[in-house]
Amino acid sequence: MLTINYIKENKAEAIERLKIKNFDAADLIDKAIAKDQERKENQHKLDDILTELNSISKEIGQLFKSGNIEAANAAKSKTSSLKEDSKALNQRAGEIDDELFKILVEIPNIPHESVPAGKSEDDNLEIKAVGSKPDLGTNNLPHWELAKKYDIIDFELGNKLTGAGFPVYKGKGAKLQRALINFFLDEAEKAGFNEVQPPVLVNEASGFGTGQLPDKEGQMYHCTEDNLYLVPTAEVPVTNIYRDVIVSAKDFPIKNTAYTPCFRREAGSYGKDVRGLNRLHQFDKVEIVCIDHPEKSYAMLDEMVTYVEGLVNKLGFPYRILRLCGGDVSFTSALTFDFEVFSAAQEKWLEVSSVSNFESYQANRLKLRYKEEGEKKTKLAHTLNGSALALPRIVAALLENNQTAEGIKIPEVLVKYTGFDMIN
RNA sequence: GGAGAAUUGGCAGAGUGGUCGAAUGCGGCGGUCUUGAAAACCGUUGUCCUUCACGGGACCGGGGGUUCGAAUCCCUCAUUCUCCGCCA
Repeated sequence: MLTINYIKENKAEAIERLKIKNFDAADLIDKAIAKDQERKENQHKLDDILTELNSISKEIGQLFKSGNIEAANAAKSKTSSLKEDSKALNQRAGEIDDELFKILVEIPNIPHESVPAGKSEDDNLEIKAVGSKPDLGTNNLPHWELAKKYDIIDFELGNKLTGAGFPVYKGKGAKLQRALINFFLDEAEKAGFNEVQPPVLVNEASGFGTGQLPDKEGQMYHCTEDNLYLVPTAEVPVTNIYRDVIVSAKDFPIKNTAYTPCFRREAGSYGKDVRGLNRLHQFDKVEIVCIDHPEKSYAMLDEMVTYVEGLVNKLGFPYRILRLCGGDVSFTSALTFDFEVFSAAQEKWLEVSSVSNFESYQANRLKLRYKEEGEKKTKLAHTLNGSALALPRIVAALLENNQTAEGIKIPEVLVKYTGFDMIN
């Protein structure tokens, strides 16, 4: 969420720039500023009463010590109304904090100045397109049929074991998953990312820290017995490592990577979008998560985009990079680049990565701060993350684009991980 | 799952109802001394809210309570350790 100080100091600018996200913030911003004013006034009153209470208490202590019981008891009687007032003001302070928080979390992140205007994904700006769409001839098959033909991914079996959206990878299909995960992790390590293996269940505080809670509660699987959530992305546990942490500026950049399975309820999805591997409830992903100095975060974003581009290139897919428009960039992001690969049999662009700079929006909620060498004041750090990469759509494109009469060709870079160069 | 003990500043560790935001040691930072370093000595060393400032307020695992007053007493939750049980 945005900080109240930013909102107060940049009210007009905030309202103006949020229009790019097709969001009218004027009303919420006024409410937030008024609420903050109320907070201050309440706090002042409370502090005054506490000051008085504290000094009376000290007095009473002195009086008891010097044996002046009568005077002490007289002083006691003065405190009861003060106590009542402080209790009421204290309770009100809690309420006001909650109310202010509720307002602030409804205001999206300010988009970066390079975010183009637009209503929907149709208005995203293609900034780069590389490679040509393969010509598969007439007998090509979509990936779900290839998966069946070579018996490498079993959707029906997943239906039996769990339900729709939980496929079973078999034989060379399973090995391909493992190969991709290892390939992505090895590449990330080479690029200077530190590998972590976080839990895939997180508590409420973590869901809160990265903003999945409370608004996106319905998108996560919830274990009610223990009140834990299955992670929708490694972003959640890996970013929360730094919740309530003050890092030293000299430790920037902080670059982590993690493989986790990801779990998404995808409530409301339907139809051809979810066919085959296009959208699953459980899927594998390697994520990169960075924390950097505010002045360096956009250079880091470029570095991450370049890194992801390298991955897609090595796998040999035709791809394009989109700069998301105001209507498509997420609530919490300031600037996002999407990577799409062309899946030739479906004749569809599939999103395989989304790389974003959240600036201090997540950090504010996480209380993730940094301290400049020799300085006393803490400031909010910037957080960034990106998929590098999500497996299912990579597999979909790989199967479709690399199909031949003899079988499916494994990209060169993966062969040492799979141990075979053809699925047949 | 059962029984017991614990949780204090970057770390170690005092403090069991009243100038305790917290002794002391280590570590960190600054200084004196030194050609330089070490040692020694001196100073400094948490976070947040508020104020132009002086100052005021909150925080001793989280939350709640008792009291004029809580790190200290009570309740509750979490975590850690020890013993027993179960177990990949």
